[in-house]
Amino acid sequence: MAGLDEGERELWDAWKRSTEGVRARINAEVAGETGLSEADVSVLTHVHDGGGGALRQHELAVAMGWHRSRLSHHLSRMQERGLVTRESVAGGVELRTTTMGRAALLRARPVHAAAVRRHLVDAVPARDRDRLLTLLRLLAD
Amino acid sequence: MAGLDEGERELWDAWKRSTEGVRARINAEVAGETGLSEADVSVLTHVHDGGGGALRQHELAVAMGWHRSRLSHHLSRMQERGLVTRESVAGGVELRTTTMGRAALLRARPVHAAAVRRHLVDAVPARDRDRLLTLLRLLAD
DNA sequence: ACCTAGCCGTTGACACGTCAACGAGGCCGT
DNA sequence: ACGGCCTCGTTGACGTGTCAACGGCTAGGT
Repeated sequence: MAGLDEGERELWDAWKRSTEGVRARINAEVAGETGLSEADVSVLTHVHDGGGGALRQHELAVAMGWHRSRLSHHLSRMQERGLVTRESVAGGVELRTTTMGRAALLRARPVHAAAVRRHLVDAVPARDRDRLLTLLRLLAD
Repeated sequence: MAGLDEGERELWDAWKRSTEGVRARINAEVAGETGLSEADVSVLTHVHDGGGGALRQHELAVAMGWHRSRLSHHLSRMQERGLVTRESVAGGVELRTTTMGRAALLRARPVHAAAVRRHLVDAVPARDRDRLLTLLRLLAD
């Protein structure tokens, strides 16, 4: 078959628009008010909340579903800005947040939560949330 | 409130994983087999199928929900590769596909359709598709 | 005619993501 | 000890996305 039929095209279109839109809106809101990207917040949260203050880079990559090189690049930028430290230990690299990183995270958390609520959670009717969650998990594989 | 509660976090997590995953899988499949990105296919489809062969850049930006500069950058790269032409006319720029662009699109269409089906459409149970479409349109605003 | 305002598109700087190549260690079989 | 292999991480090149600043053009008001 050559192309998508009408129903398939509609779903694909709505998928692209909503995923791009939600991502862009949340990112713009968080970045504008805190100077951290959504990815920064996610990384800081994992490193800070997990592993008793330290976290292996590999663990973080798995937890976030990121490729090694993506995480490496991102951590380099965050390290440059003084948000995290990297210390190489036996069999890996151990991550810690800096004082500055923790301060930034504390400032960012409420902004991030508000943005996620406004642009995702509250935009979905309460009685559809479970079903949506199930479908999203299916799609995540 | 400081952070997201459990249910909110789950939804946000599943949203991020599924949107990133689906996008990445479809893109990798299309790019690997055709040399075009998903965005390339989308642009070529709009320009080729719409407007009788020519399309104003602004129209395309609106149709795709893209910002001007994003489209401008992307079209520069596509023009560089010989996929489209730009001709400035009164009050805008008119886009056309090149012979090469049309050939690439014809090759890519079935691959793109198959990827979208495999990674999105067919991964959603048939009886949930309408509800998902409705929710996605809500989120797209 | 002039000025202002708005729309359309481009550009440059920079953040982000992906891929493929590389390198450092650890581990295992011989 | 050696060689091969795997895992973990880095790097460079390149494509992509965003933001802010700019230039050209058009339309309206005076």
